[in-house]
Amino acid sequence: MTTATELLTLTLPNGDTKEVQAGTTPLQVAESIGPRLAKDAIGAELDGKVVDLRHPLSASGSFRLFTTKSPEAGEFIRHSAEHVLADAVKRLWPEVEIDAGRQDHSEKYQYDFRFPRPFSPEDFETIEAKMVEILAENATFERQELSREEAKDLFTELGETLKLERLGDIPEGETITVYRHGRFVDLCRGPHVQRASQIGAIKLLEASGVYFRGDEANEMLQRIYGTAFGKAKELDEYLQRIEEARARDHRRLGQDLDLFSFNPSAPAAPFFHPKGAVVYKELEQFIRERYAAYGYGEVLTPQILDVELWKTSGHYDNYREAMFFTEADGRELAVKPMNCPTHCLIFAQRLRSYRDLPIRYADFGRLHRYERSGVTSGLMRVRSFCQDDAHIFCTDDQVESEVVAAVHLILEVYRTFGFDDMEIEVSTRPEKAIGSPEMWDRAEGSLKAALDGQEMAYGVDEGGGAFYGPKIDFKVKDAIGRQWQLGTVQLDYQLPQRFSLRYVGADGDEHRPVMIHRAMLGSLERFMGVLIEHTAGAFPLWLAPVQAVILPVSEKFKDYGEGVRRQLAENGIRVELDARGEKLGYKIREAQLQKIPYMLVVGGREEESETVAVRRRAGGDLGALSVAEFSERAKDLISKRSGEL
RNA sequence: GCCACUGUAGCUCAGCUGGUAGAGCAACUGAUUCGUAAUCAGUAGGUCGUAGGUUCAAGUCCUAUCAGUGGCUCCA
Repeated sequence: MTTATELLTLTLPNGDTKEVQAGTTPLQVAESIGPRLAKDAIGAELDGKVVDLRHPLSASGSFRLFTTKSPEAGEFIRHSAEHVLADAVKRLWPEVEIDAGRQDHSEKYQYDFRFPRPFSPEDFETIEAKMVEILAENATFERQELSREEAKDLFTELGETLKLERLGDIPEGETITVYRHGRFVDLCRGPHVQRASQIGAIKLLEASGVYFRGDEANEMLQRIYGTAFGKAKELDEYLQRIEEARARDHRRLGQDLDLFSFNPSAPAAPFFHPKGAVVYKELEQFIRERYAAYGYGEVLTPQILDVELWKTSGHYDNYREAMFFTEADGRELAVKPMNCPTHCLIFAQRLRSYRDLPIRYADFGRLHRYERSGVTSGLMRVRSFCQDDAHIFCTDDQVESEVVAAVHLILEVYRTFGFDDMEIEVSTRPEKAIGSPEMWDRAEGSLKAALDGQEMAYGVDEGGGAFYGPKIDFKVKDAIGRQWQLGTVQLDYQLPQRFSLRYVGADGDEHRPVMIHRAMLGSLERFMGVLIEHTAGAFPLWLAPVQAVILPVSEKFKDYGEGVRRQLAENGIRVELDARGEKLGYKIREAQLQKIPYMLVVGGREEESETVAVRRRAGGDLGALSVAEFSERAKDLISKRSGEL
């Protein structure tokens, strides 16, 4: 507790310091600086932690005020719009009980309601109109600290039984605060804006049924999502960004570029068309070449295996709901959802010496997992897929160097795709874990040591590991800033034990190998989805289904075009001839929409000089190049998997 | 699996409170032989996701079911 006489020192962004009495609020600080600032202030930050304008300060530190113009204002605005949403719904339907809003207000807000029927699109309009009305009332947001008893009485009186439950979730000793604007009051830790008018533009986005506290066993509530900004212009920009993401949607591009399709005959299992298959196979080939460099042996294993194997591996007990089963000769069989057990069988197939280790098996086998119908999505979450999956069997001593090599390999692969911005996370021992704490400590130690040795920055997800071992996850950021988890390196002490794997050590005794699960792109299907959205369908040259298209200016130059086509095709370039009797502009437009890297225009001038006029997808005309020169340059770029001419 | 929404021509979509389907693009045919993002004209194309039901009458209303979308939950 601070005494009223205690002085705090606030360091302002410009370096000045300001002495204030403990218990002073940021709003009072703003007022002491100037009336204009006090009016525009929306929130504050003390030592990097966001504080509400009305929250009494109790510590010194670096201090900043946010105004309606600060980029940070959005958090305050959306959090407050959330209360306005709840207020609007309560005003329209007083019998509704409110639950709670959202933690993260970086983009959206949401509120859950107990309401006997779902909200309809018409309700949205009504609610939005009511929210606008509330904003116009321009009520001030007020913060109030209550004792637990007072809070209990308040929400009992209001008939908010869900709120009473939420109140029970707050640990003893924590300050309980409520925020009011007008007649609406909500249990909330803030922070909020000063006045409703600081919320400039609101929009409701979507509705959903959700379980109370996220537990499937609980009753279902109705959730409404929305977003809000200080200015209408910012809202428009946000909606435009959503539009941009929609234009990149891999499902749409998959259709437009004729890459893949889905069919109800096999829900959530993609059919790759010839063009999509080119990309898929190129990805596979790329990975395969890396395997050669890093000492992996590629294996091929069966698709359908006796259920006994899955009992041995533990998948039957832990993973059965996600597996497909069949039956033959009176035996129960399972379609493989993972490659690891089959690799254990190959390892165990003969007596292994420590001299054989590490052994690295890579597998592009097809996997099938039953994903619940509501969770599948395009290529991102499918039921039939393949991973760039490998399992490394090694000794305890080799773990660290194997992890280092795997990390190297992963980074090398990402660099090829231009994924430079990435996040690495180490997940440690979860509550439900097998194996001794010492073993876990050692395993986690070697993962961290491997990353430290490479001077890689990483975060730690305490308790986020799998029950059988700790792991490293790799997340990359795509062109529009979204994060995707792709690669993983996981240590596994469980499976070698279950399959009684062993090797003969230098000491002549039998030892248990360690198994490392490792994926780089993750599932090829999903990676392709990510790549399509990252590149907006404009694949790098080496992956482009059609790398160049020859466009005769008129049908008169069809024969010359065909000659060029053959010459390039002979050189291994994926090339097409567009011999249709259309005008050049039309064919260019079409090639451009198909995102073909090079358009080779051929007409009289080119035929004369045995050249092609090169137009790039990315814009810019390269002028006339001889067929041989274009061919050489393209081949070179393709083989280096680099950018474009 | 749960909540909401969607399903009409190859694609994108229109079709008001029920009165037996329409546009643009694509396809096909013909004309045009063309120089860097859409040449013109014509033709053909749909048991309105599927199955029931209500009705004199269903793309439109009801029920079931399949698939998809956005969320929730799940993702050893």
